[in-house]
Amino acid sequence: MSGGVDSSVAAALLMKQGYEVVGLTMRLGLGSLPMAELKTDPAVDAARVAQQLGIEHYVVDFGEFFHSQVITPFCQEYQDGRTPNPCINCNKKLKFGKLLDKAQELGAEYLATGHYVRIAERDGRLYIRKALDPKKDQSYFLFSLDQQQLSRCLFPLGDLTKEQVRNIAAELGLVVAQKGESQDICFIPDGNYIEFLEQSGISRSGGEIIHVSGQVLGQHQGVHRYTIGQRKGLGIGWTEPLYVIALDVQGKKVIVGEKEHLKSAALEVSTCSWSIPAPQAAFSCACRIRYRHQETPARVEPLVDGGARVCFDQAQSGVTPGQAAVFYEGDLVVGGGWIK
RNA sequence: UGGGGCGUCGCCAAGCGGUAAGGCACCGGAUUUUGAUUCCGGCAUUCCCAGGUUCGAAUCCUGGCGCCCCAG
Repeated sequence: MSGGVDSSVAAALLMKQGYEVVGLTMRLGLGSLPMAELKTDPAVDAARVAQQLGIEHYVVDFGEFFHSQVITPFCQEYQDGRTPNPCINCNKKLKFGKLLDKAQELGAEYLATGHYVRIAERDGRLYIRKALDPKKDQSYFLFSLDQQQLSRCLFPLGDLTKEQVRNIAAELGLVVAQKGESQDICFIPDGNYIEFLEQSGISRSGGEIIHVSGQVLGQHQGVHRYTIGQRKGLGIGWTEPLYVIALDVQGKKVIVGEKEHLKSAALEVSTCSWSIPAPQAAFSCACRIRYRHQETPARVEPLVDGGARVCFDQAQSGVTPGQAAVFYEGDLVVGGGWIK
């Protein structure tokens, strides 16, 4: 229970369905980090909801683990000129890793969350299935869960819309019914990545902003301030909008160009996760290259190193190293990997 | 100081006597369990400066100033 509307309603729904429910909240104990500045402690809200529902409630502190497994790698990725997606790691390692272990330790059979996804079974295997409400679907964030993890998950909100969830919260009179949507990365609530990264000790060294044609257009304050596809913040007046096309960490260069330069016909991913039996041959599916990307037809060719090569039927804009490419067959997540 | 061209928002740029388009950048907002993208809104009472003509000028005239090109 995060203290938000979704997990609160998830708990309530499970009770209604006859489950014996225990509340569990992760504190990420971020110390001096911005989480401490949040006006309301999520654990406090969660506790209030648990009290309303009349269930036991536990709070666990995973601060150090979160730091080492999520925040540190996040910073390192930026340092390496990539653009990480920490939420996927957090799901894999914290929520459906350490938190799931804790749940089991407390005697729970399942761990339920407020994610908008469903679980499906096909040919004896479990799959993450898209939420009924496409606007809220969060299947992308859960592609890396394995069979073991999936077998212990419950997602009570997968068949509901956000509006329905809010209505339920209101009907039950939950204290968090009116809470706004969470947004941005939880450990950077003000959304200021640059400041966060630089305070976390990322080395900041400036360099040139270069057009794909080779022309030097300006200077930047550090490659970590940019991500592929970014338009805002370049500060360059040009005949048309310019986007970040590539980052050269070694040369400390930010390469920019027009929108058409952002297109890629193919990409490679590493360390794939599969819900289907690990494929031995190329297959067709739909691929999403970032959250909220309209999945697009692609051909996936598994590689011997555990990665895969993905060729799009139509070139895609803004393929970004560090993001996940997730493969779908209809509503089902069949696998995914990290874009190289 | 021979000839030619040009000076309009931070950048590019329309306007050619009737009372400052547009694009980029920037700022604000919307959207969003990642970063982007996208969308909406804002953004020159003023056109290098000084005079003049005119009911009225960024647009015409005069003189400065500053660039650029070709000649030498």
